[in-house]
Amino acid sequence: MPNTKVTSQDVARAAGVSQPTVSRVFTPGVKVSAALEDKVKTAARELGYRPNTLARSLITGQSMTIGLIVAYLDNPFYTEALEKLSKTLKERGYNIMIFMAANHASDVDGVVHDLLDHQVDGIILASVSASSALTERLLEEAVPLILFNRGHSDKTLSSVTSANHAGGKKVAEFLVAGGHERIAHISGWQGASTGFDRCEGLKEGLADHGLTPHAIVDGLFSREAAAAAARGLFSGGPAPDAIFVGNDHMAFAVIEVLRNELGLEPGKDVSIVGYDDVAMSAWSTFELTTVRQPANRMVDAVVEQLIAQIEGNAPDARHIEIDGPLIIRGSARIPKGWSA
Amino acid sequence: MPNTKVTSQDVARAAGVSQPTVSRVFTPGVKVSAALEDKVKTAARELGYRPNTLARSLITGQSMTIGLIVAYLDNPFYTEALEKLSKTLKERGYNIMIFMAANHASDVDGVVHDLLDHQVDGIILASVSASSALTERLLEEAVPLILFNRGHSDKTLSSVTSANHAGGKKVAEFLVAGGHERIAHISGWQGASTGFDRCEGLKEGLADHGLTPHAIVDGLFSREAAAAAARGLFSGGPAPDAIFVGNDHMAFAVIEVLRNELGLEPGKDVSIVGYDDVAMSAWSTFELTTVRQPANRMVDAVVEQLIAQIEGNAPDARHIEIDGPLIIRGSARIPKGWSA
DNA sequence: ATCACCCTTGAATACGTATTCAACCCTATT
DNA sequence: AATAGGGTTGAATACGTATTCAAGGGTGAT
Repeated sequence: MPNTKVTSQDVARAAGVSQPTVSRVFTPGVKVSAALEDKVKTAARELGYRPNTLARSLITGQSMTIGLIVAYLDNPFYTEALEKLSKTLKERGYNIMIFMAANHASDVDGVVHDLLDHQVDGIILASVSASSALTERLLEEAVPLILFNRGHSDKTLSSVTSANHAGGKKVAEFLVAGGHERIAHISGWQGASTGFDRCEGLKEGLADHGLTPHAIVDGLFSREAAAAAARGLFSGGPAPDAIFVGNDHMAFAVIEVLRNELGLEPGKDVSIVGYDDVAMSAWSTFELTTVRQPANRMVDAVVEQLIAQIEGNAPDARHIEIDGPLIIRGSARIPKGWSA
Repeated sequence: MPNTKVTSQDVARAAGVSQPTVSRVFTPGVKVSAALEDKVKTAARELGYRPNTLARSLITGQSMTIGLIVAYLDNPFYTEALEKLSKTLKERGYNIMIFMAANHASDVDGVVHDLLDHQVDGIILASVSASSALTERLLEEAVPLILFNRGHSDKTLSSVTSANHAGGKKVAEFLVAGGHERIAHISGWQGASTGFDRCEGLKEGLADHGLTPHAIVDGLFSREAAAAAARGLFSGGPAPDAIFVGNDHMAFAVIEVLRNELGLEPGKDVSIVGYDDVAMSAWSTFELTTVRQPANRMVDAVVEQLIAQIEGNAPDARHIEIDGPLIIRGSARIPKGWSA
C-alpha cells in the first residue's frame, strides 16, 4: 500500500540492490541480469514505483515533449490535425504541451519562450508564423521548429503545407472547364503564405486560359469577413458566376449568405469551391466541392521531419508540400467529362 | 552572443555573485538588494539566461503543469472549452499537457499514469470518466483531478457540469407549452451522466404534465447514430412532432436527415431542440433552439476549483452545476407568450 | 592451475535549480 | 563606544534520476 512519493532509492532498498540498478531496469536498452531485474520489478510493483520524468529529463536533456502552438481552433481542419498529431506523437513516445496563441508575432514569441523554458525537444507552429528574432533564438538553442500549414520567408525553417499553389490552379482549371466566366475569389488572409499561394495559383490557372479573376477580396480566414465579402460581390455590378473561397470554414459562411440571404443555390445559381475538405464539407447541407488537404499525411510528414531533426538525422530544414485532389461534390457545376 | 545552454551558474560568474543569488532574483517574493538584482539582470539578459523549469519543478515539487484529457474533439463544444481553458490556465501561470483518449476506461488510465509520471499538479478529464482503480491511485498520489462535463459515482471526485437535469426539464416545459404531443428523445450516450441526466430531466418534465416520451433512442453522442435514430423515428408508426436531441452536434445531423432526406423542415413540420449552444447553432442554416452550456463559466469554475485543491485551500471535492438558459431560435415551434 | 577478459554491479557524480543555515555587515539603541 | 538585532549573501545540500568508472566475479583458453 504505497502512500506518497516512492523513488528509485526506495525500490532499491526494498529489492536489496543499488539505485543505479533500479534505474537500469527502467532504462530501455540496458542489460541487467534476469534475477535482479525480477527482484526490482516485483519490488517496484509492490511499492507502486514509476520513474520521475522530470528528473530523467534533467539528466538526459530529453524531455520527450513537443510544444504545439495553434490558432484558429474554430476551423475544424486544425481540430482534425490536432487529434491526429496527438496520436502520432504519442506513438513515437512524445507528449504535447499545447498553447493557443493569437496570431500576433509578439504573442507567439512569448509562448515559444515559455516552451523553451520547459525544455521541449521540438516545436510545431500550426497556422501561425514566427518572427525573425525568434527563429534566430531557436537556432542558438538548437531546438527544432517546424511550421504546419504555413510557409516562412526564412528558409532555415522547416514547413509542411499542402500544394497550395497547385491547388489554386486546379480550382481554376475546374471552374474554367465548367464554363464559368466571372470567377471571383474570397481569399484566405494574404499575410499568410497559405492564403497567398492559393490565390496566386488561381490567378495563374486563369491566366493560362487568358482569363483574370472577376474580383478578389481578402476573407482573412474569418467567417464574418467572408460573409461580408460575399454580400459585397452581389451588390451592384455584374455578379460572379463562381466563387473560390480560401478555405472550407469561410466557404460555409458564404454558402449561408447566398442561400439564406440572397436566395441563390450553390451548384445551380452560382458555383462555390472551398479548400481543406474538412469533415463538414461532406455534410448534405453543404456538399462542398473542395481541394483536399490530406491532414493525415501532412501530420505524418510533420512528425517525421521534426523527429528527424531532433535526433539529428536531418539537421537541414525541408519544405514539404503534399498534394491533394479536388473533391467534386454538388456545390459547383460539374464540367462535362468530369466525374463527381 | 549566447550559444548553448546557459545556467544560473554562468550568470552568477558573469555578475560576480553566487548561484543562489541568481536564483533569488528569478524567484518571485524573495528579497535581493537593488544593486545585485541589477547586476544579475543585466548579466542574465546579455547571456540570454532563462531558468530551467524542469530543474525548478524537481526541487519545488510544483510543475505548474495541468494534464488535460479529452475525447470527442469533433464536437465543437470541447474545442471552445479547450480554447478558453488554455487561456485561463495560462493567466494563472499553468501550462497544459494534452492527451486525446478513446473513451475506454483502460485507455484513460494509461494516459493518466503518463501524466502522473510528468508530475502534473492536477488533471482535468473532459468528457471522459475514470475507473475506480484510478481514482484510488490518485488519492494516494494526492494529485487533484476534476471532471469537466461529466459526473462520477465516486463522490470524492470534483466535477463541473451544466445543470443537465434542469436543462432537460426546461426543454420538456418548452415543448409541452408549444403544444407538442409526441415528443421523442435522441439521447446522449446513456453510459455518461451527461446523457443520462438530460434524459431524466426530460422525462420528469413530461411527467409533470402527465406525458411520457414518444420514444427514446440512444444517439451515443455520434452523428451517425443520431442520423440513424432519426430515420428510425420516421419509418413506420406515428411520427414524432418534436425531437429533443442530446447535444447540438447530433442535432445538426438530425436536421440534415429531416431536411435533405425526409423533406421535413425543422421549426415547421417538426420541432428540434438541442443542447450546448455551440457557435454553429446560431448559423442561419440551423437556427437551432438549444440549452446553453456556458462554456466560459464552466471553465472558470473548473480552473478555480482545481487550483483551490492544488493549493490545498479546498481539499474537499465539490460538484458544481452551472445553470444555462434555453436559447430560442427557429428550429422549434415557439409557444405563445415565449419570446425568441 | 593460472591468467586474461568480459559482463554485471555499486559507488560516486552530474543535471540545474531552490532552500536551509551560518556568517557577515550595517544600523540603531543604550 | 559597544552590543543587539535585522537584513543580505554565500556555502552546502537536496530534488530523483542517468551515467561514468572502478571493482568484482565468473568463464574460457593456454
